[in-house]
Amino acid sequence: MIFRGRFEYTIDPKGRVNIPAPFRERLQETGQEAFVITNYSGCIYAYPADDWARIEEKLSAVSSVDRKLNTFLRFFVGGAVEVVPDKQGRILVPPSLREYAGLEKDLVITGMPNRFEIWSREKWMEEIGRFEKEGFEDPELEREIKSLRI
Amino acid sequence: MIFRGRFEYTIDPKGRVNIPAPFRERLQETGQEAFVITNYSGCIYAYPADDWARIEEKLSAVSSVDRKLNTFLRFFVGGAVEVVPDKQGRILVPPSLREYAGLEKDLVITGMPNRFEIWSREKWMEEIGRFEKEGFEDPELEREIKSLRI
DNA sequence: CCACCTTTCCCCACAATTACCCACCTGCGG
DNA sequence: CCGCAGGTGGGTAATTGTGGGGAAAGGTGG
Repeated sequence: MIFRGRFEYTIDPKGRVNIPAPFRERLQETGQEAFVITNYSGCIYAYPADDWARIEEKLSAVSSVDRKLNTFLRFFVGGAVEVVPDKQGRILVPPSLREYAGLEKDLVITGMPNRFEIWSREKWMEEIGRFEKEGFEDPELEREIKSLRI
Repeated sequence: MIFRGRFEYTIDPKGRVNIPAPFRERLQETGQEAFVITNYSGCIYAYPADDWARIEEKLSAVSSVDRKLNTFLRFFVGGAVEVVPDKQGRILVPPSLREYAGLEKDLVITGMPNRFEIWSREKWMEEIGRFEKEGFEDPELEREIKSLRI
């Protein structure tokens, strides 16, 4: 499921974050009501619950004694929470995720091919700035983008 | 059974540790009430009792005279204790495990694909710090994560 | 075998957090 | 000018987490 668009909101003192109306509709179209959010890349990844379930299946295959991958799982699965938007369309972001993503006041929510992402406005500016400045000068990245054939 | 989420608690002077409410519910859904906890990777692994039973079956296959694997078993099986949450949802962590995992005050409990883990906050920070800082710079780990296709 | 000390179990009570309401404000279209 | 949809703020009740007391169980030494 693809999500499109960029939205700017605020997080309130209780840790509630509004989900863009189009994204909520998108979820309901598929008969779902829950998202799973987790931490990665300095922001919060949000997947429709069904899609997350498929990810979990893949993650379950990792051995309990695989040092490296378990370190990754601790972070990725440990960050994951299922959330259901309230009557106003907001979700409650747990303190650990709020802290990780540095969510304090102004947020940016951006659509992505199989999920959407919640950023603090500050980190968002950095991330985008990084691409605009360095992105075009990184030959390897340019090659990878080209190979997408778009 | 997958456990999701990261929770921060404290261990009290009696050695009692709160189990996250969602994890307790998860256990009850399967008609169980006990966990088995043991020591590994600098933290405490906690499995639903039924899942631990399956692990024990596999461990039973190890020969009594297999030096190397028996060394592992002494540690892994020797550390294992069955625990049942009290009315408030807490378990009592035996002194030996408390000492092994360095549990003194602040704890982090993290969900994992087939278990959850109890960490001292300090060790948790080290473990996660290692991933956040070096994780993305470790080509082998990056390759392994990519190969999960998530 | 008994007495004592320590640890564990089972309550109760309070504090903090979360879930679930309802109300308002603002911008846009009819 | 009104109605509606989308976004923000707050109150209250229920749930969850933390601390502590006292009884029961277990272990140790005389």
